[in-house]
Amino acid sequence: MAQKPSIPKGTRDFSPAEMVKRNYIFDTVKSVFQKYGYLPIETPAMENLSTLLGKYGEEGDKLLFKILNSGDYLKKADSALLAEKASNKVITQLSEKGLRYDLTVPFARFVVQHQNEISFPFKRYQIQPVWRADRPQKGRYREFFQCDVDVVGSNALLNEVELIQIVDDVYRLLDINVVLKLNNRKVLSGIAEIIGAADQIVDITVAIDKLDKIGLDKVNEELASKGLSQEAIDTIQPIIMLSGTNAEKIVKLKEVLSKSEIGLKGVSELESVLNYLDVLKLDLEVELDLTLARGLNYYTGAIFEVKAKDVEIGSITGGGRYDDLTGIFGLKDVSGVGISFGADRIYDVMNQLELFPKADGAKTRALFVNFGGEDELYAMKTLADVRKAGVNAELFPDAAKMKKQMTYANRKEIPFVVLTGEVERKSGNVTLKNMETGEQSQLNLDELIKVISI
RNA sequence: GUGAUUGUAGCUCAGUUGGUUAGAGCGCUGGAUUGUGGUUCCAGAGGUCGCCGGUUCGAGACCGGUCUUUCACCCCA
Repeated sequence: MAQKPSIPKGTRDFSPAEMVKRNYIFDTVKSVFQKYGYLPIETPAMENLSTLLGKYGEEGDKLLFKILNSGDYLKKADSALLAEKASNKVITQLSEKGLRYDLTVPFARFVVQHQNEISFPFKRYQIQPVWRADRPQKGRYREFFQCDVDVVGSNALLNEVELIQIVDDVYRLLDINVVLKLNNRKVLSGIAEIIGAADQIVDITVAIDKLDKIGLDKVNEELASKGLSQEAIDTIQPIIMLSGTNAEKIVKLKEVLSKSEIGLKGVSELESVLNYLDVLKLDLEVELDLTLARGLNYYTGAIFEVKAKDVEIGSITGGGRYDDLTGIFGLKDVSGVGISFGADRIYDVMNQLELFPKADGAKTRALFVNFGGEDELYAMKTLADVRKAGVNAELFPDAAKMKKQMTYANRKEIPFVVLTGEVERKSGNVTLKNMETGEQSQLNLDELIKVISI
């Protein structure tokens, strides 16, 4: 027991059955991305630590997996820092690489590095694992896949709209009921501005974001504890408690934010996006939600988040506009907007709701029983013809007992078993057994292919 | 990072106030049935009770530590 091998906390193995389901999600997402003109890229699992550090806030830095330098890494470290065990200061001397934390920052790095080969607007998607040194819990893993779509080099709000269309398409294809929550960082900045607390925008959004969980009183308490005056708190009450249709919310926001230039800009952006969406008549429910703040520091415009309606789990998709992400890497004035589908959470949702399609082309349709010798050769030849006809089929590798071979077929849920023994070989036919009904029949090759094809 | 929680056979779990050789169901292997699975019957294999240490005549059970599981907070996909 003790010697049983294991895998690191928060990581998982995926069985063949699970991979078939996961690939269904990846294939669906990919097909939608490509339909909108996005093309794939990949970046390395590890990045230079300097690329990653400082991009996700102080919390994010702690959650980065750092990779120890090769060789005698302790020798190069400052002995004074080592002695005082100053982990934070010493780490950059011990590690210069880290596992990627998301796909957006590596993408920004990619854009800057390859700026001369890229023509803008640049639309790419990226489906790869990311790693976070979080404590695992429900719907939270240390290694998980993100499916990112981003477009950079265009300020047009049409891009925001297109991403929402993609969300609509993906979740319609996957048959998951979702609600897309929409907000705009400029609106949040405007709110901070009108109450004269522009530098506390983060505190305010974090507090407002908790409305669902802790309730209005606690939010107000938290705002007060962050140093907001009672007057300021009173001013933003109507905003925190905003209700009605999206259009009604827009009207109210315009009133409240009438003295904030940036706030009005945000409202107008939201309005434009919603107007576009009206034309498209999506299935997707889009809800203007000011409590949606998102912690990531780099969003500057639209913010999206998608939640599954029928399962209690964190957001399954999230994203937004970031005006200056590439600026950190030295390329100014390239605005981008993107979203990320959380494949693992989508998997959990679909699994719980049993939304995965049953029939599957990936499975074996027929097992050829191996009788050895001449019969084995006859089976191989027939099998090759069946495969040429496009049917997934396999031959049991050993001339094992029939019972064992039948059990194998049964366990693998293979619907047909083909018997090609001495009798069949001499007649040039095969015996086909339907594993569900138990019926058997004598068929020639063409008839066989016809019956076992999907 | 904070606070809880879990760990006994491949899997799901029993195991009394500490007491002799740690159990069940399912699964697995073999046989009944040497060219027929899924049903039935019979037999069998399989455990250093997560790990390290402590208390005790005696620990799966009690204590400490550690790892692991799950969950909440934080944050997020």
